[in-house]
Amino acid sequence: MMSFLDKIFRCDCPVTSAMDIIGDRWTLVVIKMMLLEYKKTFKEFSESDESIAPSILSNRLKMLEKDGFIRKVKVAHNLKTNYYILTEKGLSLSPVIIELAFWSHHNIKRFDNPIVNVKDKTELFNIIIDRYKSNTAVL
Amino acid sequence: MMSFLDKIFRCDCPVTSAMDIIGDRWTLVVIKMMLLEYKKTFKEFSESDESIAPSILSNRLKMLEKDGFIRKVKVAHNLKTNYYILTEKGLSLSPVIIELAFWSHHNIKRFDNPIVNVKDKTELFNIIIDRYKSNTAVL
DNA sequence: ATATATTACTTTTGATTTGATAGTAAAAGT
DNA sequence: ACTTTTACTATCAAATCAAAAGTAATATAT
Repeated sequence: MMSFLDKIFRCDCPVTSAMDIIGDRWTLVVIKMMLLEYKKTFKEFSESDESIAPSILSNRLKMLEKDGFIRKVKVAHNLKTNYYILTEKGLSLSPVIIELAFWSHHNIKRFDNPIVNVKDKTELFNIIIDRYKSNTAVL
Repeated sequence: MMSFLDKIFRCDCPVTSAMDIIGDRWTLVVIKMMLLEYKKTFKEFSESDESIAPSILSNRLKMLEKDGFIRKVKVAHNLKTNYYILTEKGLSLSPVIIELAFWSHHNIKRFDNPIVNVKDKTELFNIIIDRYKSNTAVL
């Protein structure tokens, strides 16, 4: 399994290299589940509307961990459940996800989420990240 | 060939639906070539650093046209060359691409482009779109 | 006018990725 | 002790991707 530290990029272009990392059908979707829907466990990801197959989910979680976007943690008195949480690097993708959400809201389908009404985007990023952090503070 | 008007989305989520449209290794890369590098012809796309295969390029251009992101035009006195230009809908993706560029600049590889120094992003989007339009005004 | 080069593709074929289904193993609940 | 839950792994068919070669129309050079 490769992390993007040793990934061979198609070329030197930063945008293209970004697509080498997140340019597939699932990577940003899983990060979105975490960032905006506060999903944390394999089960929660599995049961989401997207119906991600367990083999794909397992693979993406491993990749995301290798690339440093997420961390896998356990809580005391529960040896079974793994909790996946976004790292600062994972959170750094929130502007991209939010721009995608805005774009989709205006071009594909309405987003029933108060975030589309916030005017100042920089402030919005902070709100979303703060919410995420308070939601995962216990972990 | 399907356009996204009749595409079946995985679920109702706007972000996921956006990934159903642009979540692959090439779609945003081709749009980036147009928006930031002013590439316009099949030949120019083919000769770019990314080394896109002609079959993939052909397929993506068709999809992008079907989905209304680009238009294919010819100029007078040249029956051979096709020029592909971004529509308003295609240009509406520029905030997403620019956020990707910023993210990559800070997390993967430096972006040798003055855009990374512009402070106000809304203003930046306008600058990029204006530049693109003046560059394609003749078409 | 003819030959060569250019542009824009399509076709073919093989490799890789995706995704549905089934199965396994350890921990937790009853 | 038995059942359920959680977190996966394994298998395999289908879809997609990608490299290479081939084709066709237009444009340019001689």
